[in-house]
Parts: sequence; structure tokens; C-alpha cells
Amino acid sequence: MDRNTEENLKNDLENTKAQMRKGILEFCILLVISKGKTYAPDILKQLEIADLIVVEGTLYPLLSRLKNSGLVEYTWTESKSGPPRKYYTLTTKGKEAIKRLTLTWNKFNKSINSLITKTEKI
Amino acid sequence: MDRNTEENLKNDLENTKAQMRKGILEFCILLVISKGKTYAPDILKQLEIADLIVVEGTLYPLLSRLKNSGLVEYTWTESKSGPPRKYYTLTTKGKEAIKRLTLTWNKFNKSINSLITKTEKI
DNA sequence: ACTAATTACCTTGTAATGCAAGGTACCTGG
DNA sequence: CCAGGTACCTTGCATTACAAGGTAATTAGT
Repeated sequence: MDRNTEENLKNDLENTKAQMRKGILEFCILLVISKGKTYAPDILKQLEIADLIVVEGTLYPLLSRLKNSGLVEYTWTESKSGPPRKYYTLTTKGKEAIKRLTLTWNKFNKSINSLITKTEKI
Repeated sequence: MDRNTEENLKNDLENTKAQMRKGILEFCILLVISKGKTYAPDILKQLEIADLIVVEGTLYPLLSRLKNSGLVEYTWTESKSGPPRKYYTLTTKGKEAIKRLTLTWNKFNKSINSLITKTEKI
């Protein structure tokens, strides 16, 4: 594979990988919050540790959506080193959502694995 | 959980699940094609068997994208029961793409599992 | 020979949403 | 009092899945 093809392939795949990441974003954010009270910049750090790059402009609107859906709630809390923070926690509904999304995730996993194993002749 | 909350939760989750499905769509279509020559309606059937509902209006543009990216190619083939079909196969680049996407998929899986296991205190 | 049904391909318009970039506001330290 | 750090949020753009509708080839029924 020459250098150009390699370059193109990388670009195409970046796109597809981004799509994959998007798909699991909401689920992952709920998972992070389920670990206990957190606020936006901390969520970003934890996602980065889990190897999922997300940026502010994505996270804030998403947190608002989760709030409006009643899956999370927040309380303002003073900080010792800056402006007050919104600490998010899961609601009962949010916990239920995580359970179901975990099942969904496992289901997709199964679908893909069934497709992968059928293709080992590549 | 009352009936309204249950209804709302279902709707919210449908949305999120749809997002997840979108993310893996391109990958899954490549996997199906890697099993051997196929054409659009057959791809739809195989995805349905793997529990991934996709519709025509989604598939055709996506196949065009994959074609333009050089991951798949097609040949027109006569049919015994209707108009001619476009039979798709993977290119070398497409096979390479599948390998990398499989790695990506495994990586995301690991990320999520690390988030899930950290949260068993729910 | 005509018509209806089937099969297959594709396009248009809409809505959702991730991201880059930019903006506001609070607090602390020099 | 102002510069830097921290935290919140919004706007505009591009991508893209889907619903709905359209074109065309072949076959079956009458």
C-alpha cells in the first residue's frame, strides 16, 4: 500500500471511528457520572483516561439533554479554586437507563461478533 | 416507576440506542460484504438477522461513500428475477480497513468495560 | 400486447448532533 | 485592580440516518 492510499485510509477510518465514538458517548458519560458526583472538566478527564476524547462543546449540550430527560441532576457547589461547579449525579431513572444501555451494548457486541466470526475466511 | 416515566425513558433510550447503532453501521456493512459478493437488499437482510435494523435510504448513500473511499467496488450482474444488481466486494483497502476497525472496536469495548467495572457499586 | 406487481437502484428534505470557535462570569494571587 | 486560571454555555457548520418519494427493469397475469 503506497503512501497516498495509506493517508486516505487513515482519514476515512478517522471518520468511521469518530462515528463509533459518538454512538457510545452518552452511555459512557452516564457511566462516569454513576461513579459518583462529578462536574464537567472532571468528566472530560475520566473519559480521556478511558481513551475517549471528548471536548467541552460536545459535553455541555449533552449534559443538558441528560438533565432535561431526567437521567441526571445537579447541584451547585462552591469550589476552593475558582467559580462554583455543577456536580452531577444519576437519578433513579438514570440508573435504570444504564442498566438497559448495558444490555443494548452487549447485544450490539453480540451482533458484531457474529458478523466477525462468520468472516474469518478473509 | 410510573407509566409516564417508563414511557419517557423508553423514548430517550431509543434515541441513544439509535446513536449506538449508527456508530457501528459502516463497520457492520463492511463485515457483511467481507463475507462475499452481495447486493443491497441482501445486505439489509443479513443486518436484520444480526439484529441491526437499517433501511434502504441509509444503505445506498453509505455504499456510495464506501465506494468513493475505495473500500468497496461493485460489478453489475444480471438477475434471474428482476433488474440487474450491483454486487459489492471488498477492495484490498477495504480489507485493511476492517482489520483496523476491528482493533478500534475492541479498544472501545475495553474502554467501556473499564468504566462499567469501576461502577459496580451502583 | 397491455397492465400490475415485484425487484432494485437512487435522491430529496428534515432532524439530530458532535465539534470548533468564541463568549461570559467567577475567583485568586500578585 | 488586573491577569490568569477555572468553569459554564452558545453559535454556526458539517455530517449523516431516515422517511418518503421517484425511476427503471423484469416477470406474471389476463
